[in-house]
Amino acid sequence: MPELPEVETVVRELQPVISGRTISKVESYWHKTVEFQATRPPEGQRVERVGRRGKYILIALSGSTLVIHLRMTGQILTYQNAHQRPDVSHARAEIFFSDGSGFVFNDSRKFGRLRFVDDVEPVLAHVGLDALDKKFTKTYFDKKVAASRQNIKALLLSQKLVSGIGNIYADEALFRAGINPASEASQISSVRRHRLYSEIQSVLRFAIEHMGATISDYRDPNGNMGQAQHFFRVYQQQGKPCVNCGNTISKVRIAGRGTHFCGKCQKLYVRNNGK
DNA sequence: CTAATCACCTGAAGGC
DNA sequence: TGCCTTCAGGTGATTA
Repeated sequence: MPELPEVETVVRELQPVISGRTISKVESYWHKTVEFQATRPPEGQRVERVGRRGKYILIALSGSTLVIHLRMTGQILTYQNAHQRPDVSHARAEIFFSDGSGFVFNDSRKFGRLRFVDDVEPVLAHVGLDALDKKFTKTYFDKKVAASRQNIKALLLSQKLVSGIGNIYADEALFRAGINPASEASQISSVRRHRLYSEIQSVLRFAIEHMGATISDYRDPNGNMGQAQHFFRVYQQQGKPCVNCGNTISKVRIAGRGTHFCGKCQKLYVRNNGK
């Protein structure tokens, strides 16, 4: 489910609600969901702040860090007291605070993880710069894209060059930049590389303003849906006319993922073009 | 190094 | 109604 805009929405709503609270108990309802890898037990630790890198939620505690990844269907649902605890069918874990509040981790597919660690660096070692990080510059992106022989869609999804972009926003950014997702990264013109750099950021910012996108499972910590899905131009728009040229939007499989694009206004960059 | 495939899981949707 | 297949906002391991 969640890509950068959805995770950012979760972080923004979680930060003011859980900061300053003290963990009194951690429950795991599925044996793989919670991993205790920190030296000190979480009980008695205070939430200092809530942050994010790519799709990883980082909850800094007084003596360790709780790293949460929602994967496909994970939801963090907060409540103020036991009476308001949400009634969900796939609760996999729960954090209880000493004042009676807490949050349920609901996750039908069981892919999501809550990990308590001493140091976040090993966890994030293979995660590239966040797409909205100031250090993610045009020069950096330009160099990396120009040097890669991967197809651009796979490169954006890898999380190594830049983190936070998933299947939806990869397709949307490539459409807005006019680049066919099957294009080889190094063959893309410098003008369109620059366009892709700015479209990545604007499509992510736009989605954050609309509280992320809900396709089926995504909910924010208050249980609300996102609204960004109403503005998709290619994602799940196969068979419909392109908003630019009227050509029918296609769906194919690239990098193992369903990929949506307009064959007419997204240019394909490949070696030996033509023959 | 890359690319493809599977693995992890459940539920929804479509074909018959 | 029900059975079977395919697909899904992700990523990590394994295999060519």
